[in-house]
Amino acid sequence: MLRMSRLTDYGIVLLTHLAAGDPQRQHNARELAEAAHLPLPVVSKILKVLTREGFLVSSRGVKGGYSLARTPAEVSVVDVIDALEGPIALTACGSGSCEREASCRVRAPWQRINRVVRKSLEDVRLADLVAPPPILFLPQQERVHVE
Amino acid sequence: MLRMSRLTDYGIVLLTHLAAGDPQRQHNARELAEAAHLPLPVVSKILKVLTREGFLVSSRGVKGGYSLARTPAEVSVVDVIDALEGPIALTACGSGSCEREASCRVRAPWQRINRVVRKSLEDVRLADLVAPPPILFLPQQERVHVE
DNA sequence: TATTTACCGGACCGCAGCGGTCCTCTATTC
DNA sequence: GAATAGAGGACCGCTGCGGTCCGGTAAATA
Repeated sequence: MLRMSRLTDYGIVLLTHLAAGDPQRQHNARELAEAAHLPLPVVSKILKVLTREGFLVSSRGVKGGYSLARTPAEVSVVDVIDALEGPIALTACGSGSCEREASCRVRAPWQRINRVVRKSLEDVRLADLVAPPPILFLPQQERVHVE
Repeated sequence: MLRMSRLTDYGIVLLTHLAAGDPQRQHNARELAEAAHLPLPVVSKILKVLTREGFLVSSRGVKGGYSLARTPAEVSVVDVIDALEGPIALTACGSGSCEREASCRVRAPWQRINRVVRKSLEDVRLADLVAPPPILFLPQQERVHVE
């Protein structure tokens, strides 16, 4: 259905991994790459972005590595997606001036869709992703509905 | 944030247009293309897909054209997205056998995200998009910037 | 029956952008 | 100062998306 770049996908995977054990602990790129079964350069690239965007704190040097900047409960997946995917909304509509004035009756609808999706994802935190808590019983979804 | 192909975007636009006036009425490709300010071949292509997928009924010949196959209230945007975008989930994860077994602790989380988004969009019907309902009190400026 | 209009199906294509690699520089530890 | 690990950015092949075009068929009109 909707699409998301593979990099973003990986980003979530990595963050989930970071959040899984002791959130304080440092993990270096190599370790994470192995854990995720992904090529090191790719992982490295993503970690750099996540650091720049404030999700991770990094330390250089021999015992360097990455650790979460915030607690898993504080991090919403929307933020992660925004950071890795760029602030591109579902439709490019809005990036600058839109010429197709007439057709932009649909702009409002799109905003609405965007908001619905956004809102529903805001409620999903990193902490929700780490545990395999059989959600089946917690009706998480009820939080999400069209306003 | 999340992405959607431009074709899908156009598709929603076109359907919205179809749903706007008298849902019974027939519109031909040329007319819709002009209304949406989009090139005819593109519009034509999308309409064909939407027809094949059962959202529209078409009639050929001189007075031919397209009209909605269902009422705007019956059509969920998820369905439209699925049809135009393909059933590709947020992550390719799940399409067949996944080798990265170890890293697939994250599969469940992703499924969850997918479900949340999906569910939230299921509630948004075509009918919700045609009307400029409550929310739009803001001046044109706020329109975009979903940031 | 001829002509015109409009949809149908599919082939085709340029090109942006994505995933992925590599290399140099800087910081930290021991 | 030697080894390790992150920072930053250049580079690049290739897929797939947006877009175009064309030959075919069905309906309407006269």
